[in-house]
Amino acid sequence: MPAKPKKTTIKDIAEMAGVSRATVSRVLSNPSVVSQPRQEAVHRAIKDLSYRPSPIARGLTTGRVPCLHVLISDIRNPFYAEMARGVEDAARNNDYAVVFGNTDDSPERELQYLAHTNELRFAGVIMMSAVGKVDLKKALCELNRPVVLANRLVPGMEADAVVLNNEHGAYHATRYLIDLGHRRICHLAGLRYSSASAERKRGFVRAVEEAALDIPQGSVFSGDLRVESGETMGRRLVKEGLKCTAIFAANDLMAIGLISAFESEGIRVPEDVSVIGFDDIAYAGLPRVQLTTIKQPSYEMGRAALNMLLERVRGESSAFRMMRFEPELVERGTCSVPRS
Amino acid sequence: MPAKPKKTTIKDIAEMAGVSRATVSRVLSNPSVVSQPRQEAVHRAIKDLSYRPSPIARGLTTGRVPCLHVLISDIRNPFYAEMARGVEDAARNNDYAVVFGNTDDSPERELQYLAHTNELRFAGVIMMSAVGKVDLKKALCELNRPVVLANRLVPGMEADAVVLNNEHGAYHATRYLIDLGHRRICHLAGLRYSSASAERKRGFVRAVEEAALDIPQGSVFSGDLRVESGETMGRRLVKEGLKCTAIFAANDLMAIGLISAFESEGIRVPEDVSVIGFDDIAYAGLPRVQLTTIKQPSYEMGRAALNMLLERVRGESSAFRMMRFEPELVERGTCSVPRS
DNA sequence: TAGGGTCTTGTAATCGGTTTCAGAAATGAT
DNA sequence: ATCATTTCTGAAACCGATTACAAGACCCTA
Repeated sequence: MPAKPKKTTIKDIAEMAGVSRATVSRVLSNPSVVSQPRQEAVHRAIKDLSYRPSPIARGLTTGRVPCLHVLISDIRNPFYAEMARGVEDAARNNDYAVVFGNTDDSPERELQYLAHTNELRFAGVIMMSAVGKVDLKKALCELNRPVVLANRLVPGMEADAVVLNNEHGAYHATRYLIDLGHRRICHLAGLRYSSASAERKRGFVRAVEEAALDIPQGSVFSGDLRVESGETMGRRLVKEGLKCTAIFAANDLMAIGLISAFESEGIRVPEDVSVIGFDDIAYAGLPRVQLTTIKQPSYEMGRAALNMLLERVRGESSAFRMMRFEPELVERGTCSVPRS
Repeated sequence: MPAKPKKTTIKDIAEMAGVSRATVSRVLSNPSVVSQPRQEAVHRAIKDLSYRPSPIARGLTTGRVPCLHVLISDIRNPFYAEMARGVEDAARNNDYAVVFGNTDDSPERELQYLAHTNELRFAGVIMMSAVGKVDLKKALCELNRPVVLANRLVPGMEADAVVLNNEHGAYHATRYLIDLGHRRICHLAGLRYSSASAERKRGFVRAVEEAALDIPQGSVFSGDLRVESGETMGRRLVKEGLKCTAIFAANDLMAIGLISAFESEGIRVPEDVSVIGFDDIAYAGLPRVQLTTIKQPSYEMGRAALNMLLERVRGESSAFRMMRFEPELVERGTCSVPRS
């Protein structure tokens, strides 16, 4: 039993098949230029020695290793966990490894990760947590690697993208509240620099204006998409006398925070105030929670983003494509007709 | 503007500093053998050209790239998401990238991932989802790379490990139910081949025997740690007439599934039956859920596992260490004194 | 002063592949 | 039979580092 099992290399294959290393390499990457008999000899040797080429050695010359970088806000947000799972499943089926980075929506961290992408020669990037500050677009372009924007877009940047029709989703959500009879509606928006949050706000505004609702100053305010900021805002609203009868939160986590704050202040949902979220995370469907929300096909979007990225990585170049999924209203138990 | 920005390499540094490439390499990895003046010259050149050595090229000779493999069951389980986050934060602070793999507790998938670990020359592995079937131990040893077992152990395998005192946790949980006055208690156990699940079952049995409770056949049954299996089991229990007054579930997800099934069958928790879980995932603390459970310091355990792994990777070899965290009972709203 | 260590350093081999280039062999046209 | 193509193939350079080895410089001892 040798201390070092000595992996079999391209040299071993070349010797066994009686050809040069170059020919072995060609059989693997560009078979059409190699004659039939040699191809067969090489394949036989590969099978006999159960050879697998080293991705690292290959990466040294080609400049890319079979790893993909996926940047998300926080894996603890079930929405991202679901997308991440979609990505990983698809990647595994294609023999790619995936490296996750949690940005916490910090632009500095985004750049830090992208530097790693380059250094480690990852084959491509799925950017899910873009906060569109100035440098990001530049950094993404300078990568010289395939990029897919998912979930959020980068203003002014041409690239492959997989997104939800956020404007529609938000419009539906708001429209739903209006149809229930609500007239005074608030919106707890998301991050100022997230395209998804911006679109949702736009959808809200459109629905509200279309219905000619009187929306006083201060009816739209923003959080950071986490439970805590929902709680903070909820408490603030209560302190100020809760002048609205319904709230549309830009995501489920904040919706949950709102409900939590309301109920701890003795305000019942939906009896006293209706709350609708966005995302439809797994938690929203639990019997005790029953959060009414707008559903995104998160898992599917993750898969789609990965497949789109792989097409680029494999060099099937063409015009940039944008895939836009449609959201869906899920009626559950946190919305009802207004009280008075 | 050149099409290829041409990364600066060790050769550039060597030329600028007027030394050989070997010397540059030494300054970076083993400075003590290089004379002062040359060290300074090299460092100046590195700074001037803002040089960063290529991890891939380095990986080709050293056999390891600065990436760590982390194998979990499913990132959508908030318990794993929390650990994963702990791991990633610590890794980032040490300039390591982390590759996640979802095993779904499948032994085949475990082996498949470990093959990747080897091929891609990852520096080490954190194994969180070990299901101790025969081949795993062998595969882990043959990796010839540092391994940290986290969350679950592999029977008969000596290795660094970060685990919870599951037996204690389960004992506390069961004891808590007994102290509330429960006499007929069931246990929804986890995976047959997970050491964590086995320990929890043992803790349950110990508490029950210590209290000399009469636990009829069929009071212990197992699920797969997912919500659905909690639901299935819950429905089955109800169908069979629910002979117990309290249930200890091996994890929160199954506890939630149980509650969900019970409430949809008109059985109230905790009025009709008490339920206690394990993990204290983020969901558990939310106002509408208020699941009584046993808390694990998941994030901290993730950090600890990563730090332990890095010590090995950096070659600080020594005896294998086992870090054991203590769980903690979190009393919330799903347990009460028995009815009758 | 010859011989033996200790420090430093550069040369060259190596890691495991890809790719350029030029030559050999096979094919076709005249 | 001759020359021009086309098709295959191997030698060698290269990717960007690490490291074994040998040799030069310097110091010390006998």
